Amino acid sequence: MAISCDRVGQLSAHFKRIFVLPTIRDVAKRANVSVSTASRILSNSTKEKFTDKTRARVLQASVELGYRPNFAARALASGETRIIAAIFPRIYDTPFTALASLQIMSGIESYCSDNGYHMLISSPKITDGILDPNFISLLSGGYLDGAIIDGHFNIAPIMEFIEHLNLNTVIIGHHPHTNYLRSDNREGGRLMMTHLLECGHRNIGIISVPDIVERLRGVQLVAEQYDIKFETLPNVVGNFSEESGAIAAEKLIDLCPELTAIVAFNDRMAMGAINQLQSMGYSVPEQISVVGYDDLPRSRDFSPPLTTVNHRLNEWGGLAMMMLHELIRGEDPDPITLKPELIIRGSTAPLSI
Amino acid sequence: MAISCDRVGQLSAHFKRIFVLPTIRDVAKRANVSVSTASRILSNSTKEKFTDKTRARVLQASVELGYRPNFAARALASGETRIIAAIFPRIYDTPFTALASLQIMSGIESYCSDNGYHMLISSPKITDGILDPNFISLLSGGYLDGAIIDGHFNIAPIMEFIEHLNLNTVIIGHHPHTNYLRSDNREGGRLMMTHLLECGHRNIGIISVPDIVERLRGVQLVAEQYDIKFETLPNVVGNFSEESGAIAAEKLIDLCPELTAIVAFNDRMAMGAINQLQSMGYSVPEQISVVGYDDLPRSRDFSPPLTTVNHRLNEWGGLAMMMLHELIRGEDPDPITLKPELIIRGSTAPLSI
DNA sequence: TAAGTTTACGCAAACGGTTGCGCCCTTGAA
DNA sequence: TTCAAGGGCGCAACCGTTTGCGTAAACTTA
Repeated sequence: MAISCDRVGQLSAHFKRIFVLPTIRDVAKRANVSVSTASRILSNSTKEKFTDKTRARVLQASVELGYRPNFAARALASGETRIIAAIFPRIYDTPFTALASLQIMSGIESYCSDNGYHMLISSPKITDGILDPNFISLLSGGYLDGAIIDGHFNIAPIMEFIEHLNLNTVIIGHHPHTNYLRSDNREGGRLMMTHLLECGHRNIGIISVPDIVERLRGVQLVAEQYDIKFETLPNVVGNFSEESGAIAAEKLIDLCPELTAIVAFNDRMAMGAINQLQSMGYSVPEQISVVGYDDLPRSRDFSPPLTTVNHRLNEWGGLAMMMLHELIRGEDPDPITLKPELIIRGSTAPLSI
Repeated sequence: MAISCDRVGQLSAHFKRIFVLPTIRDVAKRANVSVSTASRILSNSTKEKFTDKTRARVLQASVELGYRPNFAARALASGETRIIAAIFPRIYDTPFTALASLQIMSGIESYCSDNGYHMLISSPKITDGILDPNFISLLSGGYLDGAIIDGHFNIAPIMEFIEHLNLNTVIIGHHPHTNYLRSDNREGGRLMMTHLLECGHRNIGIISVPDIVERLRGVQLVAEQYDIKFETLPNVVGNFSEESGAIAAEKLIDLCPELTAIVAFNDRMAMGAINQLQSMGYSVPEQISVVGYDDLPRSRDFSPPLTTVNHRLNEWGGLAMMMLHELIRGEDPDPITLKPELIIRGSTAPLSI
């Protein structure tokens, strides 16, 4: 690797750098052109007009010196960092255990890596509506070309802050913001409930969560279509975790012993519920049907395989990042609403009389 | 939010910014001090000596204007970005499905967020030993204060590149590099094998993986201690996934029908193996004991609960980042080797007879 | 051949911070 | 009263790019 560099300059802050990296000035000098020419050839490769000879000289010099553009300098001068942030507010626990978040991350990462972006992950704590300072400095430091926010929880404090910021933003989930990608949760709720009702179930318990109101609304609408008073259905609020699903299942049985089916608002709670039911001696789906939501990879191999709603989680990240990319390029993408799909497996069955 | 700014300057590249953010020059002007004074007060808050009055004036001006230091400028001038990269080479699949990687990320994120760092996640593809260009520019762009590399796979191409780079680096796993954090895999292998042998098992199958040789070595050493010819033990190589565990289990039974125990090199393969065994009519642990490795959160709730080795995965990320932090500060941290621990649960039992 | 038009490139001003160094003023001791 | 010490602050260079604009040379056209 080349170390040639004609200017060493003030090393004070950089003294740790043993190898002084070549700058664009070194490249320009070696190619006998000006810095601006070198810059234009090295970055706007096609647009600008230069002799093939000049172009070749610069390119060669760059290779010989092992030149790598300095990111910070480029960011400062151009205002572009090619870094985006994926923001997963830390509400109940670290997002790194929630497989839904992970699928989103994976999609974002993949798009980024294919399009020359880098993904920074931030998981800010929000305590009493106050954002942590590290997070604030990240967002307002001009560091980011854009941000994707997982808006499945209450992100009001974040949004309020971001609106002052003129930062390209895509929200995943429901939020009164022009750039969003979401799944039709009401339709999802409808699918779950319709399936159970069509199976003949009428005593149906609900394990819901506080933040996803539309899914509940879907359940309600279908129930009323079947002339069931929604308020009479036992409804226990969980917190997305398996544990809470288990606890909720026990409560539901307690509230309504003649229960024959459970609607769980995610797969994790559904699995917790099923485990709990089984350990209480109930068999699933023979005695009690359970339907989940998310279609996690695990759900297929669960015992019994989970009937669930697939809302194409694996596509969210990529699509959101694609939207953000359009936004950054100054385009005006349409919001996206994905339709969920019911996946019928082994955890639900027709009501046996 | 304050928009006051006395210098608008060349907006060409920045024209998208509707709100022009205040710079340190604006703060200095409003506080009636020089830019250098403002800078020193705003960043090196304690070290430099200033009158309380001056300090207060600057701080107040900064608040009134809503000043946020520009990250790129700071990075360019100081050489520090406070961004580190967590690198998870993409070998078999995206790292976002491997819970082990996730626990590491989570630990890193947590330490970063507590110490004013930001975590960038990169998952470079390595095809035929060639790194992708986006990854190269990330590493060599001077944008990173350091990197943590998941070294559980073959990271030779990455390391070769990094060594030219003078980038602070911590490796998680085994690699001939001075700054590493690893788990004592040989000891872990010993623990698994010893447990099964002490349970009386002698016909033991192995589901191993290509990259973790020390764990296999541990198994071998214990076997030989018990006068078992290691080469006679059936050994199928998996790829970390549940599927591969299932396939391997079937092969093992095929190779050695009188098998009574299986050593699986991670929990996912162990679970795959158990599911497969059960669906083949074997009961675990009554007929066949299975021991895993990793102690994933799921493993406790698996049926049967997995006997496994806990190598404190949840601490790796935090510890690695702590090492990296010391490195960045110019200190010289000692490498860390963690001792694993056997967790006996329900998937193993004494040999019945 | 003079005047206008391109082409191919260079000059220098940003971008927004950090930091080495030097100057002035106050203070305390001789 | 004088001088050295040091506290408090400002000057200006510098970090490595990008980019608006200017200009000389080459190429048209009349």
